[in-house]
Amino acid sequence: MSEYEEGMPSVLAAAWGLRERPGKGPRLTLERIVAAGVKVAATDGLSAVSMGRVARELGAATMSLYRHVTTKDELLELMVDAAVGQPPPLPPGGGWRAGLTSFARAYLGLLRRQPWVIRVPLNSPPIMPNQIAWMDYGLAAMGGTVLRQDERLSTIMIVSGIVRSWALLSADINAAAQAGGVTTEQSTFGYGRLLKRLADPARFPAVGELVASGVLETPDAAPDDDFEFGLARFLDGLEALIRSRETP
Amino acid sequence: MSEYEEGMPSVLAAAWGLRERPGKGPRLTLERIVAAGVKVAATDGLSAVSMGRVARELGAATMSLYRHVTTKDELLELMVDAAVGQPPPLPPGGGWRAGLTSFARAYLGLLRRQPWVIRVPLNSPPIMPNQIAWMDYGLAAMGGTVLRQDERLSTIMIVSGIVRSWALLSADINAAAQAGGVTTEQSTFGYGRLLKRLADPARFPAVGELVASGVLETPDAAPDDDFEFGLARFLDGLEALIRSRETP
DNA sequence: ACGCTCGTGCGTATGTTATACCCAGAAGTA
DNA sequence: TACTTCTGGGTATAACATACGCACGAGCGT
Repeated sequence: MSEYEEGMPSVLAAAWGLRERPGKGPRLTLERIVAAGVKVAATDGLSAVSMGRVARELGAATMSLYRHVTTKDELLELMVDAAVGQPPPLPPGGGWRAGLTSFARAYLGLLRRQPWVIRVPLNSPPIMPNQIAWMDYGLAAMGGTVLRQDERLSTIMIVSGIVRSWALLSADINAAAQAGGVTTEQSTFGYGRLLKRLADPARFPAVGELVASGVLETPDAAPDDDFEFGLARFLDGLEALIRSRETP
Repeated sequence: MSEYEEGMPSVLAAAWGLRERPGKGPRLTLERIVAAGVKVAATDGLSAVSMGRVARELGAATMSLYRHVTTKDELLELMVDAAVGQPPPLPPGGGWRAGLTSFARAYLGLLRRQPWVIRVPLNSPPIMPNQIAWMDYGLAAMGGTVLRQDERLSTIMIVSGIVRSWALLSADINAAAQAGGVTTEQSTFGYGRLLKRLADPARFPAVGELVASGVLETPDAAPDDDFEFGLARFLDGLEALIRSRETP
């Protein structure tokens, strides 16, 4: 342990590669453990990820994992970082809006492909390397704009919040669909019907109107329509701010 | 239940002793169980909520809870709904923007006061009565606008997503602060310092710029500045859309 | 060659958890 | 009175995270 790691949570040291073991190639490596965890989560869901299960995946004993990882939570954080991976390159030549849009879509796609990621309970601000790489992606998209740094930071948080909440919602719907053995559309319809049955229009007039409008029974014209709508509105607002600063 | 209690907030019925039926009614009620769960979560955090602990709180046996609740997850969902409670009344006379803003602020305040709520892993679309009530609140704020129903729904989801992600982030920061025995500001500074130490500016230029700008060491002028910024941008965009439809 | 230490994996043991299953008394009903 | 139903409880099980100490092998200094 060098002085650099002093007081640093061990997850970080592990993730940022500050814990390289000089050994040649033991059977059990941090990378292999994390990869096994990701595999279990991808195939059987986050709830299937237990230390025992991950160890079995590697043909190792449960307790052996603790040589490389101090707690299960640490393993989970490392798994998330591994699953998140490197962000794609910024689309060249596009303005800030194109950049933020592809940031959002890429992030959403990632969470779609690995739905277990959003289920991992996080209890610290983002600090893992690949999370920072994504943050850099988003911030870089705003390079050259008149936005202040704190505004850029806020923007990143808002956009990823929008992405995360949408990803969570659609993951919930998909999970419910899978659990019921129906398609996603059927599940959405089912939600609408349930709402119609439960939400008394007298007590919830606005919800009643929503249900009566039938939008819950109408599939989106394009997938992620709602997400795109929200994102576009936010970016519109940001654009207005930028323009108002550029032409006072 | 006599007719006197009809429509009366259950808090009042309980507080005025209208529900005291000593010796008669069962000791264990769904309401009492849920309330005990909320109490445990509020005092000792979500992780302290176990069936055993909640039962102990009531002087009952662990398994007795299962007469009223089929799984722990169900209890958690009920706890969330109870903690969420009824939304405040819509500010009268305000436009849609004032309505959505107070929706967002009220929701944020709620999640601030009961930080455990956002930690509860949800795996189904919102369907509990109080969640629907909040949804109605948000939708009602947009009553009379030119927005389509699906756009209103999308708006609600976006706004609550913004609120939730901001609440989660600040809860994380506060939790980290409390764990380290420092103030929230110190914790934020610590985050900035950690970022500065870990994120190589060569590898993450935009993050480097951010760190160099010092915003992470500068406390917000007002609390929730970043949140308000994001919300305002989104609402600006929505306003632009509404205006463009009203004056074609 | 010989101990010594350290790195690495393992097995056992403990405490916590959710929850299945069955028993006992009480209360209402035929 | 007999019977069923309702409510609470106790016991048992299985999964889980993880503390702790043992065992084995590699390098290293003597």
